[in-house]
Amino acid sequence: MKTILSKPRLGSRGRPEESRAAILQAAVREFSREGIAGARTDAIARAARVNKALLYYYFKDKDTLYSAVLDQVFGGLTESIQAALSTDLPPREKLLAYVGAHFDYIAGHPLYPRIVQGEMMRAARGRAPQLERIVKQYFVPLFRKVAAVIEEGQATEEFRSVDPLHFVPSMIAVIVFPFTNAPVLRMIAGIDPFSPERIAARRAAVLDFISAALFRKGDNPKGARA
Amino acid sequence: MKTILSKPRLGSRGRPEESRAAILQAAVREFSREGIAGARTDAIARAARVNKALLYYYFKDKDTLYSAVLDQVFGGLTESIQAALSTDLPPREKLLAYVGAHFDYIAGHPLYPRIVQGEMMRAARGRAPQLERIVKQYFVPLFRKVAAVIEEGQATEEFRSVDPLHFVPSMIAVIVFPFTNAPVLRMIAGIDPFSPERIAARRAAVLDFISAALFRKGDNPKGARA
DNA sequence: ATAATCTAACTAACTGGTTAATTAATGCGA
DNA sequence: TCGCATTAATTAACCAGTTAGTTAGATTAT
Repeated sequence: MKTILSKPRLGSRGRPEESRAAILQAAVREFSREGIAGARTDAIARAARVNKALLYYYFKDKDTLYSAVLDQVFGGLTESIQAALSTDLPPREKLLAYVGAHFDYIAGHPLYPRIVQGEMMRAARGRAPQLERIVKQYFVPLFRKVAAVIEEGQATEEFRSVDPLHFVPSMIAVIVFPFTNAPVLRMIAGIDPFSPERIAARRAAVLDFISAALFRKGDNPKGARA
Repeated sequence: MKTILSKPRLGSRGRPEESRAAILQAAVREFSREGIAGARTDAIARAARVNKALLYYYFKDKDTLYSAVLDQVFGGLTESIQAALSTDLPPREKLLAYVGAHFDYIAGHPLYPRIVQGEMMRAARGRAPQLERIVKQYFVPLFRKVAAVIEEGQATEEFRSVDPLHFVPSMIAVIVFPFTNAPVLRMIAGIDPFSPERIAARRAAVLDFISAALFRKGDNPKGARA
C-alpha cells in the first residue's frame, strides 16, 4: 500500500531466523544488564525491534528465554575453552593456554560474566534448576579436564602441591572477577579497564599471578611483569 | 477496645530502634537473596514483623533503604579489615593478617558478598551513584593501605615485583569469589562448602595461594597445604 | 494534648503473558 | 497460471496480577 520496498519487510515473513537471533541477542544484553528479575520483556522486544508477543511465539516464557540465553553464553565459553584443553601441550603450557583462552573469551564477550554472576547469585537462594543443568552439562567436564592438567603437572613435579578443588576456583576467580568488578577499578584508579592496553596488561598479570601460584620455581614463560 | 492485654503490643512497639534494626536486618537478607530488583518491600516488612508503611516511615524509599543496607555491609567490612591493617607487623605478616581478616569477615557474614556482587553488577549498567560513594568512602582508603603494604614488602625484596593495581583485585577475587560461587562447587564436588571444616580448608588454601603468588621464595608461615 | 510510632486499606503504575487479527508466502487443483 | 485454502510470521490491543508507595487514622508514652 504505502511503501513498496522502502522497508525490507512488513507484516510477516521477514527472516524468521533473523528475528529469533535478534531476540536472543537483545535478551543477552538485557539479562546481563538487569539480571533476571530486573530484565523487562518489553525492553527486549524493543531492542530486538520486534513485537513483544513474538518473544512468546519463539520462547515459551521469560524463563525459557533466559534459559536459551544461558545456553548461548555457556555453550560459547566451553567450546572456546575445550579447544585449548584438547591440545597435547605439556601441562605447563596447556594450563596457560587454558587460562589465556578463558581470559580471551571473556574479554571478547564482556557481557557474559555478568550473566554468570547473576546465575550464581540466583543459585544460592532457593531454586536454581537452570544452574544445575548448566553445571552438569558444561562445568563438570571442564573442571575434570583442568584438574587433570594440574594433576599431570604435579606428577612431573613441575607444579606445586595444591588441591584442584581449591585451586581451580581460585584461578577462575582471578580470571573472571576483575571483569565484573571493573567499574570499581575505574573509580579507584580513574582508568578505563576495558581499553585494549589495559586488557593486555591485565592478561599478562593474570598469567603471571597464576604461574607464580602454581609453578614450582622456574621462570614464567611469556606473559609476566604487569 | 477489643483486647486489653492479650497481644503483648498493638499499635506501637515501644522500642523504635528495635523496629528500625529489624527492618534493616530483614532488608539485608532480602536484598542479598533477591538483588535490588528482585527484592520485595512486602517481604522485608513481613520478615521484620512490621507493617510495610513503616519502611517508608524510617526510610524514604526502597533505594534509600538499599543504601542503608550498603552502608551497614561495607561499614562492618572495612572496620574489621582496618583493624588488621593498623597493626605494625612486618609486611609479610601484615598482608596475611589482612587476607585472613577479609576472609573471616566474609565467612562470618555469608550474605554480604552477594550484596557486593549485586552492587557491582548494578554499577556496570548506567547509573550507580551509590557505588561511587561507597568506593570513595570505603574502598579507596582500604586499597591505599593494602597497596602500601605490598610496596613495603617489595622494598625489602620479600615480595615479588607486581603492580598493586592488578594484584589487589586478584587477591580479593581469590578471597571473595568462591563464596558467591559456592553453589557451583557444591554441585560439582557434592560437598557443603560452608561446613566449618571446608571453610577452614578454604582459608588455608587462600593463604597458600596468595603467599605463593606474592612471596619471593621462602616458606609460607602457617596456613598452607590445602 | 502533643508528638512519636505504627497499621489497615488503598491506588497508580507496571509487567508478564494472551488473544484475535493481519500479512505474506506456499502449495495445489483446475 | 490463476484462484484459493493453508500456514508461518508478526502485530496491536488487552488483561490480570503484582508492586512501590500513600493516606488517613490508631495507639502509646510523656
